[in-house]
Amino acid sequence: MSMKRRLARVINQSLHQAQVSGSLNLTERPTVQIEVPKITEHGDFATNVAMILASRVRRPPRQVAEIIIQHLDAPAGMLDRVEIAGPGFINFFIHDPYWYQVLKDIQAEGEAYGRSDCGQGLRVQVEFVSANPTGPLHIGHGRGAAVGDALANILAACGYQVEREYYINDLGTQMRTLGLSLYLRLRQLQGQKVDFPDTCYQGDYVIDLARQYQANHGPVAAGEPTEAALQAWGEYAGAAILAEIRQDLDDFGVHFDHWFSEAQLFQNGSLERALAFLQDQGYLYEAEGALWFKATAWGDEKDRVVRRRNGATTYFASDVAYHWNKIKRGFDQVVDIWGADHHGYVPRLKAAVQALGTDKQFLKVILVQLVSLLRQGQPIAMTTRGGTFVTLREVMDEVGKDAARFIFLSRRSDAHLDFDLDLAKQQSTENPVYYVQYAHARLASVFRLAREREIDLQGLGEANLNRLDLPEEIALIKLLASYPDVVEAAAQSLEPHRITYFLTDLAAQFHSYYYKHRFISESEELTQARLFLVQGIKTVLAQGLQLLGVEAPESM
RNA sequence: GCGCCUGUAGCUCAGCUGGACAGAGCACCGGACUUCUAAUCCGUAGGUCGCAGGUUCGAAUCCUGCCAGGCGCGCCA
Repeated sequence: MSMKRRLARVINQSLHQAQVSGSLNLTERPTVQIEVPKITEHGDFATNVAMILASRVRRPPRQVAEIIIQHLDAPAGMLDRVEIAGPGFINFFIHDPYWYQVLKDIQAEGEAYGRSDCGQGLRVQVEFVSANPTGPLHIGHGRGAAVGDALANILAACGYQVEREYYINDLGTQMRTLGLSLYLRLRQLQGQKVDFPDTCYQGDYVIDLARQYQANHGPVAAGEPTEAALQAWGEYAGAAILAEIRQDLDDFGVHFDHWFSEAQLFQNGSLERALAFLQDQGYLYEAEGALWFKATAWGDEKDRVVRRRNGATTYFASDVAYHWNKIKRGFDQVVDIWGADHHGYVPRLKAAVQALGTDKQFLKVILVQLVSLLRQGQPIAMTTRGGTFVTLREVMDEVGKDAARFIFLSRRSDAHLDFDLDLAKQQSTENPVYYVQYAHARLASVFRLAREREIDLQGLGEANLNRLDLPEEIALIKLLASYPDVVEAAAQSLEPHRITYFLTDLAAQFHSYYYKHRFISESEELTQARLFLVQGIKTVLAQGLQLLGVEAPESM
């Protein structure tokens, strides 16, 4: 349990005691908020609970604080002192030696340090990437992949049952268009002059596919292709592209539990059943020859068509059926990760899941903003239509999986991201991924030397930890202590970038400490104590990097 | 026209779901390797938190209105 959670427990008990003894007349207990003050003079932790309570019990905040302090019953040795400050903050100073407990926790828990059960086994599905199989993954998909995968890792670390899913849009006009694109490229390969319209997929990968197709199946017949033939070419190309996508994601370290096919929704009739369900509930109506969903009933700005005048269902109808399927699979929570250009789609889908009988909170949508690719500080123009986009594969090849993932996770999802290819390749100060990895590699190196010197690493827990009395040592231990809270906060807010920032901070404090002090020294006692501390740092660095899907190298 | 996101140091961005004098990294300038990896470290400087109101004991954070940039607004997917 983190120090913060321990303290929260103590404060809650105090409130309970004050309530029982009649010192505070409370009908209900507030949730205790504990924060780490920016200024060390304000203690290790502070709570504003007295100020929150003041108005409810109609007493001055400082007086309420006084009562809470009187009822505190902390474990022996935990609290150095407690102060009332400012308008009514209660500041807690943890006794320095009590922090050492954290290092023992890390040793005992190892890789599991930072994990918790706050998710209580709730089933969460994270659906991400879900790129249409009409072209290779580009850099924007890469960001979605990094965010989704890290988020899934973080949720799993917090005790959620997590499933990763990729939704394949393998139906509709786009697959036909893909088939047509392939067909036209085949004709061109065979030396015929045919127009290649703007509406077709322009990328060179279609030409590559055409070559492969021709090699395997020979030339195509001349003349107007049938609809069935176009569909078949579309399926052929789609399957080939999807295989590429899977390979790219695999190499990017992203592995899905399920690949969900949109076509399946048609084949097994669940799309029609979903519409029938909404119909029964009275949420559909006919107008202008089409079938509409009453999205406005849940706050969307207009109602949405689910079946067109020509009888074909819309993409939205598929998504309704897909999310009905998610509901029926029994997830407690569903997280969809989309490109921010789809944000206008959120209200209608939120409306749909409510119409399907769930709470608004059931579906959470994370919008990932666009990535601007830079080279030497200059933006690279990218258009999917024109086929001049930079693929995830190219980025991986050029800067490596680790640098790419780390950079994708170095911003809030809803903020635009500038991705400078040259910077990402640079093995220097400016590149944050190496900064963190280097800290880990340095530590690995320290332990290699320790083993060479035959220092007993098994018994580090028995070291005299009182030797860790430097301010930077205490500060490092406090930072390690906050790690479980950071992971939990990242899970709760669905913000993986918090881990990135934590790791950068930890690496910075470590590098500074490393430069100033030697860990392996003449004093056996001091060596043991310091190695125990830095072993904790190494464990947490490795664990945090693992959540991000970035390697923790033993040497660099 | 309507909606969503963004606006914090010269640049790129954090800011712990409302807390107590606004943080970091680059860049600039000046320093540190015979000792566990210099892909590192140390130091100086730099801000009307877009603007104006409001709520609150307390606002970068919440509300309203403006301004600027990005993205959407199809019986496309």
